Amino acid sequence: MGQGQPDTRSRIQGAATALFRRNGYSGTGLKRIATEADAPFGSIYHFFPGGKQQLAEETIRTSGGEYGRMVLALLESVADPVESVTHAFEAAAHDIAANDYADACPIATVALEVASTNEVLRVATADVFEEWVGAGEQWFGRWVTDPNSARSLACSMIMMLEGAFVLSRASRDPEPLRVAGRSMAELLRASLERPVGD
Amino acid sequence: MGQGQPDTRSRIQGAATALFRRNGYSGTGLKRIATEADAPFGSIYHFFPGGKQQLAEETIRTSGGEYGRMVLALLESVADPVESVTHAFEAAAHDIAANDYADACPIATVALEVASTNEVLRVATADVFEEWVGAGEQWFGRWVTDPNSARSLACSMIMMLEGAFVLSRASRDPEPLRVAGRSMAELLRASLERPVGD
DNA sequence: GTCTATATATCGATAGAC
DNA sequence: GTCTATCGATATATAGAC
Repeated sequence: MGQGQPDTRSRIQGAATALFRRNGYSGTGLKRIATEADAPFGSIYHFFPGGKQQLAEETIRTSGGEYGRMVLALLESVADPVESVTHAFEAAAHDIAANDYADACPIATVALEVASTNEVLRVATADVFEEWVGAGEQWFGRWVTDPNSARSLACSMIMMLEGAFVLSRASRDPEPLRVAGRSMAELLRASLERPVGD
Repeated sequence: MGQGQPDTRSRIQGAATALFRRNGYSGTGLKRIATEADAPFGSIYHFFPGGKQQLAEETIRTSGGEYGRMVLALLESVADPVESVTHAFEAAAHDIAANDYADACPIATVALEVASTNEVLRVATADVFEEWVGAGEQWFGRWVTDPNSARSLACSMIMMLEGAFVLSRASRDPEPLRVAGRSMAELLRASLERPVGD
């Protein structure tokens, strides 16, 4: 099954991922997902008997995992850590302008929507964020010996990225992502110059 | 009219602000707003003939302005800038835990929801963010002489705050806000020690 | 200005023919 | 496993009595 059109279940997942990412959870209807996936409406409940919530939980965990691996691969593509961080934010700035400020973080919009209203989906988003922070902590740990500093840098990088996505999408301007990249590079530089926290 | 219960229009605005903040734009129905405001449904269209969009635009601009002034007042309540930033994020960490991770940024959820779907509301959120960055730029400008640095610090502080809100709400943990505060304090310290960018 | 009733559309979800 | 018809609930929005 490696070559042809993806199967129905995959197309539904893909359409749901794209729509939740751009329009959020409440803003995305199952009918629209079926249409974009070119699948009959009933197939959604055939493959996802838990309905909208099950579909959303799967897309959060799947697309969250993929996005985390993509960012990590981007970071690992440059040897010097400070240059790597700068390059990653620069790539994000370029990408968000190229996709017309539509496709940024795959789960942030849903995360804010469901934080106070849907415990199952809230936990799914929290798990993804924790996965990202853990991966970033390991990556920074290659250069920053203090474990607390490595985790703080990872957490800050993800927060800076999420905040920059909010401002960039709202203003239709890649500049916030560039500012975020310079700030993160400076934070990392400071950590490298001062190995143990003062 | 300074003493008694707020008038109907104000109650509708207040209920809309709280609901949009917690549950987002698509997740909030006008019926629910009328109920929480203890106002008849028809009054919404009496005071906001433009319907849901007009009501949302007013709440974005009004609550966005108030929130910005609140944060600025918080920053100005402490003389030393580094201590002030630390104190502000610490206050945010305390507040978000106290309100059960429901009330964070009044416009971020809506901003992400409407960025690709509603141009009127997108512009409203962009205007508010720009207002915040401008105010922060002026505040940082009291200690950081380079204008570019002052604006970068302001933009970074808002991005860090927004990103920390996403992670704190999702994980129901105030720690991301504390990490954000320490990182921002460090960024500011670096700017103060090195007055002109390298 | 206040409030109710209703119109029209769409929501998530289900049933059942094929 | 595919697809359509439809359910009941809810959405935004409007009309009109009071």
